[in-house]
Amino acid sequence: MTGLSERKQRILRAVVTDYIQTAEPVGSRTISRRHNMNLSAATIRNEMADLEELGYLAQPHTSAGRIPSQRGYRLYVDCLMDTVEPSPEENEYLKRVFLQLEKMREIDQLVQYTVKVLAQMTNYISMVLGPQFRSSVFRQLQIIPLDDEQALVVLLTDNGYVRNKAIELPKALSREELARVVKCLNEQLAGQAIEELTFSRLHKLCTGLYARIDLVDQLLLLLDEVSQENSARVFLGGTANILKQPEFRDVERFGHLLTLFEQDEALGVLLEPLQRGLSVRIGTENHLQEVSECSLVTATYTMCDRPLGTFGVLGPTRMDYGRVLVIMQRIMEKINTLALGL
Amino acid sequence: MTGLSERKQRILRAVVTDYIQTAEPVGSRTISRRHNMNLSAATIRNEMADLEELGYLAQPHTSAGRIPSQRGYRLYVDCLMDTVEPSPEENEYLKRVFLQLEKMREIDQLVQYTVKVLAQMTNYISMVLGPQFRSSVFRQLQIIPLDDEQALVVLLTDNGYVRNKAIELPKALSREELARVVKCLNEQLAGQAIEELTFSRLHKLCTGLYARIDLVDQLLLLLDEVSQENSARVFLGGTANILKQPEFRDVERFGHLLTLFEQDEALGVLLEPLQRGLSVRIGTENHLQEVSECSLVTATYTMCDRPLGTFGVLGPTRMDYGRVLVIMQRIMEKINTLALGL
DNA sequence: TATTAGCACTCGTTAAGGCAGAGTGCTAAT
DNA sequence: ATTAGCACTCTGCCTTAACGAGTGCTAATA
Repeated sequence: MTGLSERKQRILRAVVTDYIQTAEPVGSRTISRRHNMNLSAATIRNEMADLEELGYLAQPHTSAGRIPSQRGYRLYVDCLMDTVEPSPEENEYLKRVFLQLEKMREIDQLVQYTVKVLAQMTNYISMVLGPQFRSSVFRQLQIIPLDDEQALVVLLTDNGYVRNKAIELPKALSREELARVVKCLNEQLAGQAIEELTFSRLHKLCTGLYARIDLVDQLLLLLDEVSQENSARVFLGGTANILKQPEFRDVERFGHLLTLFEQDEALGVLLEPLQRGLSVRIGTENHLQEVSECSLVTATYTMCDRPLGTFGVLGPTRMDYGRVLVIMQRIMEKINTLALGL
Repeated sequence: MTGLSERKQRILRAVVTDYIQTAEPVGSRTISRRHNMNLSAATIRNEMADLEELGYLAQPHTSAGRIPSQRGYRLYVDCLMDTVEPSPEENEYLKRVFLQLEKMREIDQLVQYTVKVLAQMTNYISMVLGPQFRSSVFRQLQIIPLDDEQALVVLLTDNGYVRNKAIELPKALSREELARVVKCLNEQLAGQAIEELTFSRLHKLCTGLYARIDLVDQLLLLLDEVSQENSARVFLGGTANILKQPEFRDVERFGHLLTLFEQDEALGVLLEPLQRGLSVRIGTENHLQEVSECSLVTATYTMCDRPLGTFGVLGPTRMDYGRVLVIMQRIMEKINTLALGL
């Protein structure tokens, strides 16, 4: 499976867990003492030299201890890591969180609460990608007249996302006509994927409405605009947490991260899930310069088994993977059982 | 006016402008060279010693130059500062910004764009307090049925803010009844200040609706909830900018700021305007530990002459007040002339 | 043959000392 | 009232030295 002897695996695991805890390069002596493996420091030294040659460990400089390489972390996450349980306090906290979550009626509320909880529990940076308009299905559209000239369009999708937009009303438009247009649009569009509502496609659907072409065109343009929108709605929490990590004492590196955090599109790409459920991306696996020294654990959340979005926890590659994974697992499972009001 | 001799004023101004530019304590020699005031370093030294005694300057340590004290900045901002014009490039940029602003149809869009622009132009942190629900006036309420059990309430205020909320519908409720309730509420509440919509007060207003008390109660609770809400909607931009400032090279201090930025309520209080128009709060004038080394320039923005919210620029006390003030002035004036769609 | 003790060597960290530069306050001269 | 001159102070930076942690290699051991 791993191609490594049992002993090498045990040593690699020891290095990784120690380094995760201390953030200091770990030496052979430390391992032979702390983890009672009945081997002398010298033996461990030899094994560590091998592990370095194999690319699982690295040495910041001669005569320092070893730190895990990206490849080392990867092996650790995939094969070596013990699955952990949340601590009693964490379980207590989770219980309270679940109670709160059950009370939530709206997706935005839920997402924002989750961001906060994740940041607090993990002590890393949490990020949530909210439900995206693009990947949802048209449900209903309503127009609320404000005065003779303007109206508010309310657009609802099946995943509980609501979008408001102001439009101008054509001068001579009776309430009845307006209602007729809305009704027709609702009938035509029900169940359509938002993503596919391009202007030209919409136009074909609405042949029956040429009488009110002025209004319809505005609405269709709005829908088109919305369907094109790829502004990822990303929420962040706990950005200050990462300053506690020694690897981010360096102002430079942190600055790059902060700049990244203001670019919603980039964050959207970063969080784009590869698969359903949990996944761990380590260092350069994220394909983003700014987080090449970070790891990102993501989890997808669903509603009624339809994928809605992703949440993620971002920390240094020296992140406590076991703890983060189990916490996210629990929260994801809980959220997936919820059926929100909308 | 200031109680200082003309010469002292000139010297104080020189110290402040120099320090703003260089972030280094400025010495007597520098001043007598750079600002040609035909005085020897020794004379200036004497004056500076006086200014220190008067509390306008401070010395980080013996044998260092002087830096302005909070009181020094205050005098500078109030009396000594030259009013500056935006540079040609800034004017160019502003022109483009104004064009963008004129296209905006929704307040949220406008607010978010302004945050970005302010951060970019000033190179400090920008923060905008969006229109607050509390301080607006009820305009209209609509209910959009989703299915037999649920509906979406859309609440509109006069300042263009829209709020959606899901509610549960009582089982046996015809469309006509629903429409009647909505109509009645709209009539009763039109023009009421949101802030004053307490539950008990609402109840008295709606005596005509006891027939559908179940539904009405839900709506009233919603309104009540909304009116209580003081979650300031704060938008931030340019947080990474401040890392460029030498006074925030210290990770500790920056961490405190970041933590503050995650507390929306605190930010809301911070931005709470003292008066219409521009104002400058220096250091501890902000009454917030975390920003006791920062200055905050705020400007209120209005629509149709009604105050909507505040925007602010936060930087070190060593901020370029003149430049920030003129930029905010221009942007504020522009926004105040806009009449958004809604 | 695998393991281990011993040892020389490397490198980063820390503390101490010394020097240069900037700036001050004071005094005496203008 | 202003200024030149001078002694003094403090910081920042550089150098040096000592220390400690850790390694790789070699030779001894089970």
